[in-house]
Amino acid sequence: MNSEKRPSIKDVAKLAGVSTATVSHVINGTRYVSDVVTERVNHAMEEIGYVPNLLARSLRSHTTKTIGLIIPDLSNYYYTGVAEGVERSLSEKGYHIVVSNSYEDNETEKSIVQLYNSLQVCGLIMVPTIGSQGYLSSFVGSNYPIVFVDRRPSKYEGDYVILENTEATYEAVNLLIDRGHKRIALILGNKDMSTTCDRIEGYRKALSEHGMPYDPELVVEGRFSFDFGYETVKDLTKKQKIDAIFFANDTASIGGIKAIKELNLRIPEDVAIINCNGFEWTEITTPPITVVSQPSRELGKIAAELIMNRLQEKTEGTAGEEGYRHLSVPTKIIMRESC
Amino acid sequence: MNSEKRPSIKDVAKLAGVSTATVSHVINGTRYVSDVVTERVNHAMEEIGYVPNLLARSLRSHTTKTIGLIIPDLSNYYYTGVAEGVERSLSEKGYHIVVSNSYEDNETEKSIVQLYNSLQVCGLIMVPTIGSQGYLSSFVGSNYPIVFVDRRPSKYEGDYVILENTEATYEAVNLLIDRGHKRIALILGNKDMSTTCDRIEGYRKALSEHGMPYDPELVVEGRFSFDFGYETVKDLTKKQKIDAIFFANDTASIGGIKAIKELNLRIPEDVAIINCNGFEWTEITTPPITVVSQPSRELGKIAAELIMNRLQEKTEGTAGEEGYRHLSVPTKIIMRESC
DNA sequence: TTGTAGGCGTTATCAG
DNA sequence: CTGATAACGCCTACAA
Repeated sequence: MNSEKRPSIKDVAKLAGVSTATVSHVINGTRYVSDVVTERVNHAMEEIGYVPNLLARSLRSHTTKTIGLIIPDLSNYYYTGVAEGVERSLSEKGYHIVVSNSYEDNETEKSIVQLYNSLQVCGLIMVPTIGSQGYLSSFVGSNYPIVFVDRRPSKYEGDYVILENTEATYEAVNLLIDRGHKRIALILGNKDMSTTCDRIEGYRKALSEHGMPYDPELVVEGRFSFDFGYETVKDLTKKQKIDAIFFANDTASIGGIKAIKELNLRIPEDVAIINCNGFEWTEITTPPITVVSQPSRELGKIAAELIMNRLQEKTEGTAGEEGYRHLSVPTKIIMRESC
Repeated sequence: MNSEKRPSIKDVAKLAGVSTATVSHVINGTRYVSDVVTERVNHAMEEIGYVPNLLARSLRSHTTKTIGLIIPDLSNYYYTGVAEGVERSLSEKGYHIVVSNSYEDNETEKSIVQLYNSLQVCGLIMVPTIGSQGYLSSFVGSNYPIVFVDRRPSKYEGDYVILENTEATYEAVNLLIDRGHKRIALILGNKDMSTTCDRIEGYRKALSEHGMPYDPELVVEGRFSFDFGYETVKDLTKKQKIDAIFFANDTASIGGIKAIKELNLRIPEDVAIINCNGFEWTEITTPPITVVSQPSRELGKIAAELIMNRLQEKTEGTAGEEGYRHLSVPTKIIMRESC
């Protein structure tokens, strides 16, 4: 039941027989302190187990070294990959992160941003949810930098780093066409996500370059869920008209493959398959699945680096205002036997 | 370039023509304020876009409503499940979490705890790494409650919530024995993790109850990695003596299954398989894999609830000191065709 | 080479 | 019913 207060800088000062200013300067190395005194102070800190109070420090110094991170789904391996990339590179730079889950809900996202404002974060990295990010203009203004990851924001101009989804889909569909597939289905996420739009764009481009017609019935927008994948495949095949599927999400793809197996369709003879996200399990299915590998950790890392740059520009007063930075990370197709 | 300071409670007070005390009370509903004044204050806050500064609040009120969370591997779906469970139930209660990755390293873990101390967290939830947690006695003492998840701590007494790994393994091995398997291998994590010990215990119990000998060569301790699973299976089968495998980790199991396929062994005829963790992909392999489902989110949720209880006991002064709480969550075997 | 003291934005303790 | 004002723990001029 030791409920004595945690020691403060005052306690250290008293014990070492110096002023609080000196202690502070010893801690931060911010002005010369004689070796004897330094020694005494360090000793005192050690003895009473002093840890600086970052709240007080931040209050005084107006910087928290904290970055807020908003992820739409913490159950999704892809997004937690982003989170890991962010955590890894920010913690190297001495920053820490506060994470919240927006559950793909725009209102929740908004209130998280308010919370982060209260917490005085000095930067925000987020995967924007469907709906507008316009509120950021008034909520955040230019108080701190914002970087969007994985998806472009809506109704808000800002830095972002995304995957080359258009190109990835274009290549994947080209590949399928080259192998003779004619009726290629796309099983996608929500229609208002930038990633979905980009993929459709890549798809159309590949089709038109081969003089193939665009059939909207083959392009199904929905959710990133097992059930959605399952139902959609059952549905599409009932109409007997597909010979290949491109899955934008791996959870949906698992559902879809389950349906394919239940229907006793052979992969790739009856339906070829290409997946997004190359998690290890895609190697051990029968057959192993061809995959567009999406470097989610890399995405997070780059977002973190971008925000660190913005932070630096701000402190150094370096202009940097040559407009917003829009980065895109290439993906890679890993050929296996499902197509 | 609006770099004007964020408005403070003083600005609100001035605009509303009241004292800062009144504003504070309006915000927190902590004493009666007349309707007219309340109205004026709310208006003023709205007008200048006031958001309370949680740093200052915490500094003054000695509570941050922040819980620190330490996860050993943010790339692991199982652990991020724990994180999600924690986040979900804590955010409901108005708490926020700071997350860090210990990378399974005891030293890193230690420095994260120091950081959390500085951040004045009011609780700590962690998956302990291999090595001692003894340092917590001096680093944290009884400053704030600690709850361990998934693994028991080492050299430190405290609350924890873990899975019933002994029972789970016991049941799984029993199942394999009942189906006639004689040489059952265990592919495990690090030998010093409590989860590993528990699993071995369950294994031995099942064997001895069936009068079967314990062969240490069948029990391989190592890492949670694809390569480890792959190598271990190659190794074990080279000696031609196993007819079933229990995998403690799904990444290792993917590697192991890859090896099995390369060796042209049939599942379950040549080797039966049981996996820990029932992620969706286990449904679509050929054959689908029997699995010990591990409710990681549930684990996180319970840890969060436990720490909330401890926090409440502390403020209410309720004793609660009836010793440490050790909870364990049951797992469930999901039968499929790999055994 | 070191100390004094004011203030960061709140909340809490007194008064009125 | 409301206002002054002192703290919370730290940093940083300014002084010495």
